[in-house]
Amino acid sequence: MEALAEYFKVFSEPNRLAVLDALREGSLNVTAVVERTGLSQALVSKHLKLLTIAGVVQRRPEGSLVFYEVSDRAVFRLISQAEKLLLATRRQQLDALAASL
Amino acid sequence: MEALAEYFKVFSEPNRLAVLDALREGSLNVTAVVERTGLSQALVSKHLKLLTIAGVVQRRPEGSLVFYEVSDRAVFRLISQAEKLLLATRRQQLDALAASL
DNA sequence: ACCTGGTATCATGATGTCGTTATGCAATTG
DNA sequence: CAATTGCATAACGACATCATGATACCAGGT
Repeated sequence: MEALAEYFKVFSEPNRLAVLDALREGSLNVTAVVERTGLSQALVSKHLKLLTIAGVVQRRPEGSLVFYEVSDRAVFRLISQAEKLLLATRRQQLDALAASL
Repeated sequence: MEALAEYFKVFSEPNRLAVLDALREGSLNVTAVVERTGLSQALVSKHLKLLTIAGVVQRRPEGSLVFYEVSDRAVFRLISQAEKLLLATRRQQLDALAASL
């Protein structure tokens, strides 16, 4: 339960999701992620480190660059499922609200 | 992305997961959740409130009791999928570690 | 050996979250 | 109506997290 909560926490931060989203199409180096997300370099580095420690992402130094890529693309399914559930939930909430008027 | 992160955050807390787990088998009132989780009453109330606001759980007052239940059991699938991914990730990490020795 | 571009880390301040204790309040019971 | 039970909320302290700016690090290239 501990560990699972920690895992969910990885995805509980908008900028981390943005970084992850940037990595949807494959391997990118840090600067590329910075460009695609518009976040500061320090921030991207930090989030990438966290994602690496969590095992969500893999680090691959190549010359003077460092490439990162998602280690298991199933994370994107997890994210999609959460999105779907979130939408369903919102719909349900609106329905309940409407029914109470 | 904002909203999705917030949603993940709901599941990023061990005690909240414990409360949710207590609700696996159906509707429970606050005291019952307190008993099953061993958490303080105030804490359970707070987490249940959060879960309600997030739409994950529904509140149903009944006489002097207040029952809560999961609004969409699909959350449990989300949780299971995260557990599965987490395990796969850990395996992968161990393999990588072993390979580097 | 020195730059330079790319990446990591540190220190800090601001903000958020968690859990506790104590209290409030509503419904039920006596 | 008084007492009790069940739940919610407030105030507080401890701690975690996030973003930033500054700086360190490191590999190539000159």
